[in-house]
Amino acid sequence: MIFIVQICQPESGEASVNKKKQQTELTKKKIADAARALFAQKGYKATAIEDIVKAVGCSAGNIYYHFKNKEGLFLYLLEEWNREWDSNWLVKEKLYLTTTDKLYGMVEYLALDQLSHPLTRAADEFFNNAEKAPDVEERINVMVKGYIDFNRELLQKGIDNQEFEISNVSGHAIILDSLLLGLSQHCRRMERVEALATYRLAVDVFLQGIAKPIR
Amino acid sequence: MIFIVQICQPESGEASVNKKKQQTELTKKKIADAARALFAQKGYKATAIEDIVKAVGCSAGNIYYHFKNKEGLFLYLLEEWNREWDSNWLVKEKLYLTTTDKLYGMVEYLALDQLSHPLTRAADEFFNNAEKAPDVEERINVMVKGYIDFNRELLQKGIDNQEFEISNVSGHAIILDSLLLGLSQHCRRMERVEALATYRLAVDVFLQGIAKPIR
DNA sequence: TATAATACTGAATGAATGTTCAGTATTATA
DNA sequence: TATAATACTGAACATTCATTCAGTATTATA
Repeated sequence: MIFIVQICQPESGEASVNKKKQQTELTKKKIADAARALFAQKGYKATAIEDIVKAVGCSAGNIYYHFKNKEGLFLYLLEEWNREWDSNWLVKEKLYLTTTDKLYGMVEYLALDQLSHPLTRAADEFFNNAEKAPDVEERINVMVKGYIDFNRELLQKGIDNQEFEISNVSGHAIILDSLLLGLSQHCRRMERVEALATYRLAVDVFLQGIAKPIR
Repeated sequence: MIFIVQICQPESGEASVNKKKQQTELTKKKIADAARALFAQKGYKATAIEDIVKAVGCSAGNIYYHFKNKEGLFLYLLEEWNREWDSNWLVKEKLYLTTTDKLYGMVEYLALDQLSHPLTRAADEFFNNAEKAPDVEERINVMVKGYIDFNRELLQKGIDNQEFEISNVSGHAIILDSLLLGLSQHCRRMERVEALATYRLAVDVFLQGIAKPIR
């Protein structure tokens, strides 16, 4: 029996010191890319490992060799996505002077990113699914905490800047996240323009809701 | 072979003109009650028809005789729940004079109802699931529209009362629903007291966010 | 009383699908 | 070159579960 592995050869001129590491990275990336597209298109549950297998052109076992299981693969994608989002935001953030502007900038980015990345839909499906192993629950908790912390820091900057005045920063961080979370679900049924407008209106309300009492 | 059907006999003194209708109502109620409890406890997908069968003590076929399918059963529960919520709210609403107070009253009711009725969790799981038949999608759309309409009417009353001042009522209705939707997911991880406080804070923000500019 | 309509039964169906594992190929190491 | 470690294969496994349907019992109708 003949096995054809290693479809993509690494640069032949270079010494093959870490051919395996390269191959692993490449395969993981191929699996991740195909899986991301499929999860985004069909949702979490509706995407079978078999679908990914077909798209990648590798075996089912190979996926399990590189990722712990289906949940692990999805979690990997989410965490990778968050890392990218953070790093992109770090660049974008500098474009805005006030925290107020940052908030508008953030939701604009969020609105457009979320519409182009229907992965959020799969993520919501995944998050709201009842049956989850404890370690999965934990990784989700870490992610949620990350979102809240992000909001808290943003709000704190605004307070330090004296742009708005709130005592319960943590509470407001949760409220902001709730707003964005709910918005992401509603805006799924909208066109880009309408979604963007709704996000902006939400920030209008939120900002006036935490504005300093007297101007 | 012996079949034991009709475990609960109707009142024997009465004429059995509509014995069948009574039996049907009774059975539907028994199935609905068991299913509601199970969906709330285990979630939508994790609740198997077999579970409901065991809880009710009837056959699987009987469930399909009274409800179109699993989705139909769940949808029935949701719609029934909404009807009850509406009718309860109609009574509660009268306790509050201003729309502002109504809003606080509503979220209080919402917060407590949602915590005692973990059916919301199953509902979120169901709503966010990708694979849905067109007719199911339609019934969900109707429900969502109902929530938005409810908010719009509430806000409109506040405007008529001159409690707040907004031009884009529909937009704000969506934002209010988004807020409550996101809140319901976050508050699931909280104790009653904390959840209630968060809901109240959210209303604080929302109300100030739509308050008239000059006081 | 005979016939039709309704209210059930529950075993069988059938399809989907995450995961494993014994075995094979390739690359690194000594 | 021999041995170990790594990177795969893919068929088989194991389980879950919604749904159907031929048949039975009960009640309504004529």
